[in-house]
Parts: sequence; C-alpha cells; structure tokens
Amino acid sequence: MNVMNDSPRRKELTRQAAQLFVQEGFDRTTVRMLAQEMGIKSGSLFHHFRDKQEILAAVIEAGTQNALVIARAALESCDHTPEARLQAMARAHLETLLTDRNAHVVALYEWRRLDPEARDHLSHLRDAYEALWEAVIDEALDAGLIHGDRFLVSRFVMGALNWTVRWYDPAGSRSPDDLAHELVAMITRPPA
Amino acid sequence: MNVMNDSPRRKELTRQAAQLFVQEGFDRTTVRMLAQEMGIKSGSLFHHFRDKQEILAAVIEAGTQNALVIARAALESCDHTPEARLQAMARAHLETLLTDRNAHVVALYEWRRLDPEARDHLSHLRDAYEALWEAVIDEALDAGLIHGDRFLVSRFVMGALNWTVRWYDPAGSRSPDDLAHELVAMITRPPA
DNA sequence: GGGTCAACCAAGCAAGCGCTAGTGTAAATC
DNA sequence: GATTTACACTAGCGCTTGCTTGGTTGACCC
Repeated sequence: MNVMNDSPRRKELTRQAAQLFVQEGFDRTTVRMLAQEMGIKSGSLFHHFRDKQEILAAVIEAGTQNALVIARAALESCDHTPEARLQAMARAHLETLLTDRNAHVVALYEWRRLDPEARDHLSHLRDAYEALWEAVIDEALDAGLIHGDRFLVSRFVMGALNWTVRWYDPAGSRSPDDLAHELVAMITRPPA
Repeated sequence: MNVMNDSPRRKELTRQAAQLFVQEGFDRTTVRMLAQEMGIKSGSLFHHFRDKQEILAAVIEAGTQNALVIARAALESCDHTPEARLQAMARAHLETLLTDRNAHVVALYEWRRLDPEARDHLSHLRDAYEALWEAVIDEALDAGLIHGDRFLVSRFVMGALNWTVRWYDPAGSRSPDDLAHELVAMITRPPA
C-alpha cells in the first residue's frame, strides 16, 4: 500500500474521482465505478488509497488548497483599497469554479461524509480560507463601504457565492469578473 | 399497497423520514432505519410508499408546499411597499426553516436523488415559489430600491437565504425578523 | 357474523457493496 | 545479477441493500 503520498498518479486519480463524486454523489459512487473511470480494476484502487473515505478527503483537500492559493494570489496582486480587495476575493472565488469546479462541489456537498479525523484536518484549511474573507469584509466595514452585522454580512456573502455552483455556467456570457463586480455593487453603498 | 394518498399516517411517516434524511443523508438512510424510526418493520413501509424514492418525493413536496403557503400568506398580510414585500418574503423564508427545517434541508441537498418523473413534478412547485421571489425583486428594482442585473440579484439573494440552513440556529438570539431586516438593509440603498 | 380493508409482520431473495488475500511483472535500486 | 518497489491483476468473503412474498390482526360495516 502506498497511502498519503503526493504522486502525480494519485493526483490524476483524485481528479477523476472528483468528477464521479459530482455526477453520482459520494455514496452512489462505488469503488468499481471509480476503478473503471481510472482504467484499473477495483482491487488496484486500494494501492493508492487506504479506503474510499481517503479518496474523498484527497478530493476535498485538493480543492481547498487550490482555492486558498488563488485567493492569496488575488489579494497580493490587487489594489489595497477595501473595494478592490473585496472584488478580488469574489473574482478569485468564482475563478476556482472555472479551474476546479468538481472539487469544490464535492467539498460543499459531501463534507458530511468525511470521517471525524479527516474533517478535523480539513476544517483547518477551510477556516484559513474563510478567515481571508472575514478580514476583507472587516476592512470594508471599517471603511464604511458596507454596513451591518459583521457575522451576518459575511454569512450572506459566503452564501451568495457558494450558491453560484448551482447555477453559474462558465461557458455562458458572464465572466467571473462580471459576477464579482455585480455582487460587490449590490452590497456596497456609494460613498456619500 | 396504498400509494399516493394523503392519509395522516403517511404524513407522520413522511415527517419522521425527513428527520432521518437530514441526519444521515438519503443514500445512507436505509429502509430498515426508516422503519425502526417509524416503529414498524421494514416490509410494512412498502404498504405506505411504493419505494424509497417516493418517500423522498413526499418529504420534498411537503416542504415546498409549506414554503409556498407561508410566503403567500406573508405577501397578503404585509404593506404593499416594495421594501415591506421584500422583507416579508425574507422573513417568511426563514420562518419556514423554523417550522419545517428538515423538509427544506432535504429539498436543498437531496434534490439530485429524485428520479426524473418526481423531479419534473416537483420542479413546478419550486418554480412557483421562485416566481414569487422574482416578482418581489422586480418591484424593488423598478422602484429603484435595489440596483443591478435582475437575474444575478435574484440568484445572489436566493443563495444568501438558502445558505442560512447551514448556519442559522433557531434557538439562538437572532430572530427571522432580525435576519430579514439585515439582509434587506444590505442589498437596498436608502432613497436619494 | 361474514366481508372488507388498512396496517402490519416474519422471512427471505437477488444484487451489490467495500475491501482483502495472494500473485504477477516491469522498472528502479543496490 | 539480486533485491526491492510500484502498480496492476484475479478471485471472492462477509455483509447490507431495496424490495417482495404470503399471511395475520383488529377495527369497522351492513
């Protein structure tokens, strides 16, 4: 067995698993389906992953890492005004849906299927991502760009954004930049 | 067999099923678990429902009907200003989470598990509910209370609201009225 | 007091599940 | 040249799944 490494082979298998988990859901996806998609037999799958749970954890970890990297890069390369930072975070969030949609859908919908240890490990990653958001929202509140309860505003914004995986069509006419702009315009008030 | 009726017994069984579906997810909930929760044997379950799918459909139908009734009542009893109507809809949405949380969580998270016929039937109900929202948002846009793209604004609002099932605690200190007020304040601009 | 009917039960079937054991083999490492 | 490692295979165990079958119970009805 060869668990918990970062081989390119494992990365590719993880990517294919994410696709199936989105299509069928974690519980409906059998190890035989996964193996077929990967072009191997079901027994061989357990050379790369300890068990089915570990495949799910690998998918979610990859997706969250990706989101963190993109968000941090966006914050570093944008203007330092609260509005620009807000918009950069929103655009980054939507761009992760373009580059790595499957993993994010799995992270949102199959989180409950993680066993406690995996959930504990991955929740740290997720918290790091949400902390980026809350910092940016705090700045916008302090600057008077948005108003209201800190807790509620950040939940509403995260809700609006996370919900996009349900309806956003990357092949459509709206770019992540359009959506980010519209969202920020909706919640900010022009300085009086 | 006794399918597709509206007996009180079936209503109660549906309510109990919703609870289990939320706790475990549809796929993880076995007919034996459902039967035990209902205080009957697993075979007896199929006297009330044709199959497991039909239980899911019954749960979602009950929840959506409930949301429709509450939303319509809220719209009829509130002031006819765009702002009051917006707020009434938001409060109604959150109140359904208080009165019938389980069914709504199931409707949001297990929709994909419905077979095509059930999905077709239930999507009409859901569309009716969303149409209420879009009408209210249209009025607010026309009145200049909110600004932006009609399609995007309604998706963002629905996202923020639907996401509340992930974090809203009915036993906490915030009432549905508080949340509705805060949400409306966030997206509206004071008339210039 | 025979008939009806919803509601239930005991038992079990066929299919499918995650996962393991044991083996083969080509490439890498010593 | 010998040994190890990575990756794949076949075969199948032990168990659970959704659902069916055939039969029983008790309340109600004319």
